Amino acid sequence: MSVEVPPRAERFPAGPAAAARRVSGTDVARAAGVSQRTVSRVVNNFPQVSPDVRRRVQRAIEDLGYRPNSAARSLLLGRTRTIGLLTVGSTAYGPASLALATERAVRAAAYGLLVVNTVELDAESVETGLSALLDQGVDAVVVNEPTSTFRSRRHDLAVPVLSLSGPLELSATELVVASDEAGGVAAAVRHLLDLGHATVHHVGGPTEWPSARRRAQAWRAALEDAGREVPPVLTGDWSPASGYAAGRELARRPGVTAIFAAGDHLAFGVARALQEAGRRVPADVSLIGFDDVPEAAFMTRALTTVRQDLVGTAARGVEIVQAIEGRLDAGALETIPTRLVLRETTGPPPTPPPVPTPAAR
Amino acid sequence: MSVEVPPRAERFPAGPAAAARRVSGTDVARAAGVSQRTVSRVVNNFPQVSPDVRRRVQRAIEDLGYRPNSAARSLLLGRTRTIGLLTVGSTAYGPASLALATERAVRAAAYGLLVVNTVELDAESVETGLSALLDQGVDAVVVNEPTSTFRSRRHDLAVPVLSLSGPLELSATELVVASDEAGGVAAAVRHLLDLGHATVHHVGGPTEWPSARRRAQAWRAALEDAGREVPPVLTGDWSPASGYAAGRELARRPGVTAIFAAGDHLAFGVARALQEAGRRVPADVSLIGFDDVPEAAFMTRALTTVRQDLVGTAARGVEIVQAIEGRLDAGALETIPTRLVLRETTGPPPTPPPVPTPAAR
DNA sequence: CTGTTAGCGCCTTCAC
DNA sequence: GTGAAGGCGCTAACAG
Repeated sequence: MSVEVPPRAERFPAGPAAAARRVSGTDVARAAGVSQRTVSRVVNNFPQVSPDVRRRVQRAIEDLGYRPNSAARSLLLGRTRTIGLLTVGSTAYGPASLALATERAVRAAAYGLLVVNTVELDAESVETGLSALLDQGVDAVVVNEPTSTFRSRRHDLAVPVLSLSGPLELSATELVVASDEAGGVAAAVRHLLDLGHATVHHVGGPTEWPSARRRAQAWRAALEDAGREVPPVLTGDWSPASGYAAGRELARRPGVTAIFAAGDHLAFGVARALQEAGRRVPADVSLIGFDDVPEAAFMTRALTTVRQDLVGTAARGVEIVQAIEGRLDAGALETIPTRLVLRETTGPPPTPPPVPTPAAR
Repeated sequence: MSVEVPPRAERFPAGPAAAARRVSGTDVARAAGVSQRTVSRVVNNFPQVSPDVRRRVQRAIEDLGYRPNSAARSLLLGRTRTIGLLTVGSTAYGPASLALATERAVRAAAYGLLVVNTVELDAESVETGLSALLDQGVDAVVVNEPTSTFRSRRHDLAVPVLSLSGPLELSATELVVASDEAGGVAAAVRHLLDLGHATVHHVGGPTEWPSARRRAQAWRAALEDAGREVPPVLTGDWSPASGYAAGRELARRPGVTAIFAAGDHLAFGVARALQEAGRRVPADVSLIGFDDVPEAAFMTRALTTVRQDLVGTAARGVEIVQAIEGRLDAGALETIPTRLVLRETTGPPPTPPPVPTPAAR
């Protein structure tokens, strides 16, 4: 015996007890005594509809609970009014905030947002995720962090791709709207040098993260520009715990008077390690973070940090995606300013430079 | 002069220089010398296709970069293979983790996830967001936190609604898969009472949040069950800063020997306030949090807390949504166990009870 | 095993 | 100002 598939009429039985078939524009038209086309005109706010008919139709729409079928519309129009977000699967403040801001911007533009989180920056999950987005027919793709492994295949994508975290290096016609991380980092480093510090040490994020690499790169460039020594980088995984480990290491080294951490959470850990080692912030060591997370102002000493305008970044990015209307020849590279927020963790270096004492608490 | 809309032929010009129209199944069929239906069979892995034809078609698909049009498929099938997530627009650990877990579960089931973030728990944005999701034609809606204001209108929705954070109280046929917060809280309170504490104080989350109300409710019930005094609740906004404020208040009161905070970040703030007031944790005051955020184990004294299985919750929820296949008569109410994670912030109360001294550091 | 026909619900062109 | 046909790309049914 073969498997019997019930005929369509049986699976979608008509009649009172039927599983409610979704109401269509034709149903509304029938109820209002007009053509389906007129319903469409009302739904899309076309002017050439008499007020009376419009009311009648709107009434019927209300009564029947009609919602236009987006699939049918997409099929006809060739656009889904949907944007895909490919972001890193992390609850870290930066990516999470940017995802939130992207959702708001996208929805303000009356688009839907399909989200795909990658498993960290794993190449395969980036490819798979991008593919899933394209399969769903998104009109554009917004990429946040997952760019490092992104160039593994040729991507002659049929939709515009916007990167919110830096160049993708995929093609000449790419859309990039990103925070001026380099500018913020440079301001931080210069601020410390201006205070009289001989150099600035760096606690970086994981090197797989493009943002971590960019911040480290900018820090290095700022020091070299000033002709200062570039000390070796310690890297963590963005967590306070890893910052703490790096902080203990730095506390052990003599002559460390200024530290720039690639993320505020790293900075928290560094601060704690310094404190435990008896190095006062900022009297003995100055410290600057990055991100301006909400807690940053509530540290024992409020953290000096670099603030990004993530909301502005996402908004501008989505604006551009809208403006180009799917054209693939339009390139863009915009930078959203960042700001050094001066608080309580920076000051001039101690004179004479502190002698490393064994945990002088 | 009226606005001239170029005729279709002009907007989608044919010919070599044309803006590439998306390749359809028919194009593939032509290239492979088969019917369009056969292409469909290959794409959907139907068995009744000869290996030779299958290869030829797959080759053509590859060459042309064909992707099936999801809108056309959705239109025909009446399902979009898309699930909507209505979640609270917050970077707090709980909602963010659950959103992440939901995305993974949904995508593992080969669905897409449309995300809408509400502006906190504002009634209007909840309604608007839900509406946006339905307009996009999602097959089901997953609701995380935004339930408190959710019953403002009648919601005879045409799609199943799954709540991951507790009953929605919308209808008799609702799907709820949620962490056993009550069980976890009860375990925490009992643990403290078993250690000999007379009662347990509570620092709660914002009362608009259903999860905050449930945790406070469970704490109260546990105390009443044990016949203990129920002290007044202090509430915060989940932040360490608000926990700190509550902690200072509690440190001032004599006889406070045990505190349960509705979130780990609140607990961090409480811990800091206690420390500054010279109340040792756990020697003078025991402290339990909720969530088990990654940093919890890295506090000066590792935090005892209640861990939720958010990944399991989301996975089970999505599984159920899949299983009911869009039927609206299927109710469900499942509970995912939580676990009290004992670490270093709980112990017996001091004997004799500590006299409040002015900051005895 | 493969091709033909039909229609999902909507919006565009053309008639009235 | 409104209605009637047509087709977007796909899959169910049936034919061959």
